[in-house]
Order: sequence, then C-alpha cells, then structure tokens
Amino acid sequence: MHTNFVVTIMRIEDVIKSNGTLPLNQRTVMNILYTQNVVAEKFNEIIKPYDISAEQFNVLRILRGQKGKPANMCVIQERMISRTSNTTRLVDKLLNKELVTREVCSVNRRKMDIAITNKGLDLLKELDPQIEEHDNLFSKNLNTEELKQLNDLLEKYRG
Amino acid sequence: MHTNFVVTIMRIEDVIKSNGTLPLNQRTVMNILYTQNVVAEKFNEIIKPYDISAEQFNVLRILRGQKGKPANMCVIQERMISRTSNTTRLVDKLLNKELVTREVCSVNRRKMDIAITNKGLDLLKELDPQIEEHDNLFSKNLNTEELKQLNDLLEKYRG
DNA sequence: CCCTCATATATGTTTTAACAGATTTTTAAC
DNA sequence: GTTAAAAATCTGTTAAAACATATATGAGGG
Repeated sequence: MHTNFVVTIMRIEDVIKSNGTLPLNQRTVMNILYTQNVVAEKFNEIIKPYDISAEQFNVLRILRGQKGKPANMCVIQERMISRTSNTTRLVDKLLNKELVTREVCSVNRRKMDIAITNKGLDLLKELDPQIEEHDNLFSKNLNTEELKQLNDLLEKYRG
Repeated sequence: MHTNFVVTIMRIEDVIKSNGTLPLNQRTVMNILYTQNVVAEKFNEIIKPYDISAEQFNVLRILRGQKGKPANMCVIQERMISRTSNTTRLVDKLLNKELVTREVCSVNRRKMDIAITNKGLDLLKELDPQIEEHDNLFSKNLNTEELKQLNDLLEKYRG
C-alpha cells in the first residue's frame, strides 16, 4: 500500500484570478512577489508564538553565525535580507527581551558590539527544527535538480 | 561595434555574506525572499514619485482590469498578491486622491462598488511604460525558455 | 592641532501593516 | 416573521516600516 499525494499546481493567473495569460515578464514578477508572500506568511505563523518578528529572528541567526564574536550594527545590516535603516530599533527590541547584549565597541567608539545571549541561543535552538521543517515544506515539491535550477535561475534573474 | 554587458551573478551566500554554502532548502527560501526584495525595491522606486504605494497601484490595476465594471472589496482582496484585512483603508487612500469611487452596491447593500476614475486611468497610463520597463529589467537576464522554467518551478514549489 | 569629510548609529515623524473585534446586511432555518 | 449564523466591510489599537535628519566619532589633509 502506498499514499498518493495530489498536488494541485496553481498558475499565478489562477491565484490572482486573472483571465487569460499574463505576458511572461510580468508573470515572472508576479510569481516572485507571490511566492515570497506565501513563504513569508508560513514563516511568520511559525515564529509568531515566540513573539519575535521575522527580521528579529534573522538578526538572531546572524549573531549566532558569529560564533561568539559580537557583530557591529553595520555588519548586521549588510547580512540582512532586507536592508533597513531601522536596525537600531530592531536591536532595541531584542535587547528588551534580553536576547542580545549591546555595548560600545572598545576599538571604535562609533560602533556597537552586539552579541547573542544564552537566552537568545536557547530560543534559536528551540526554533531550529521548526525552521528546518519550514525550509523543507515547499522544497519537497521539487527534486534536487529542480531546486538547484530554481536557485540558479533566481540568481541569474537578479543579474 | 557592439556593447559588452558584464553581468556579475551573486550567489545568495555572497549577498548575505555567509561563508560556505547553505543547505539547498534554506538556500531556496533565502533566494526567494531576497529576490522579491530586490524586485519590490526597484518597483517602489518607480512609483514613489507618483505618491502611491505598491499595494495601491495593484488595486488600481485590478480595477482597470474590470473594464468599466466596478469591483467589490472582496473581489479586490482575492486578486491582490498579499491578502490584507486593510483593504478598506487602502481604498480610503485612493478615494482621497480621487483615483477611485466607492458606493454601496445596489444589489447587496453589504457590498461596496469600487471603480477606477479617469484620473486613476490616466495615472496608470502614465505609469504603464515604466512598469513594462520594470518587468523587463530583470527578465532580460534570462531567455524565454529560462523564464518559463522559472515560472514553472516557482508554481511547482508553492505546491 | 584644526578643520572637513566620511562613517556609524540613533532619533523624530509619518505611513503602513497586523490583529482583534465591531457593525451591518443577508441567508436560511424554524 | 423571528432569530441565529454567515458574509462583507469597517474601526480601534498596537507594532513595524519608511524617510529624513541629527549626533557622535574617526580619518586625513594642510
């Protein structure tokens, strides 16, 4: 006995209930915008119970990637997916929750040293399996070769 | 004589300055999030001088697609890329700018009839060439076959 | 050393987005 | 007909994004 998965693929035109077919270039833009929306919405659902936003999570993960070394605000900014000018307030919120520490850099007093706390690391550890599950959620609809292709095409598309 | 285009393709790991290579599933998520960001940012740049947001533009375009017939709020919502509960306020803003009209539906008084005005149509007409240019901006990095593939993969990815 | 410019971060203000809940009208069961 | 539930839109409140501008430190030239 085996299980059948019936996957209904929705063309972007079906999603936005457009009659007919959009021009390929416009279609591509819409598909990219909409796919991000679907992925991000699911992601938010996962982290919502933990009272952090996607951006806050992202900063925490960047800080964990530093393996102990603190990161300056500008380093955080350049590693974020969406570069915002509000990194200060983003870190403020993480500070309030005691998920990070912030102190003036001893070498260059313009800079701030931001580091993840144990509490922050614990939060990430708790989230890890769910994030991995999320990464797989959509990926499982494609095989490895297709995933590679998708990544290549997106990177080439951006130029 | 001809012109050389040198296109530097950035792996997502280079973009977010991650050392090493991310797992393929995570890579895909990041590439989708980031690509949308790049596309949306460029788009916002285009419409900013016209003092409308991307969502507002989207609603206007949906209304134009109605070819004269007004659309109810729920119709607008289901055709938007990002379904929000704030459609009322979105339309409020378009009303203030006299880009749309709003009146109670004569058939069902719960519903509202939203229609684009001539001023709204004029705005779209002015934007049309720039939007088309935007649609082409990234698409020109791929050939037709690749674009089709990208769309197929995104649609299949969403499942 | 002093001045200017660049860098790094922070702040004030205004728009939007997110979430929950309220209001109004219709539908349909009794 | 009355009433309960559903559908469609709206509103209040809080959080986050966007944008411009300000402050503080550092780097380099004269």
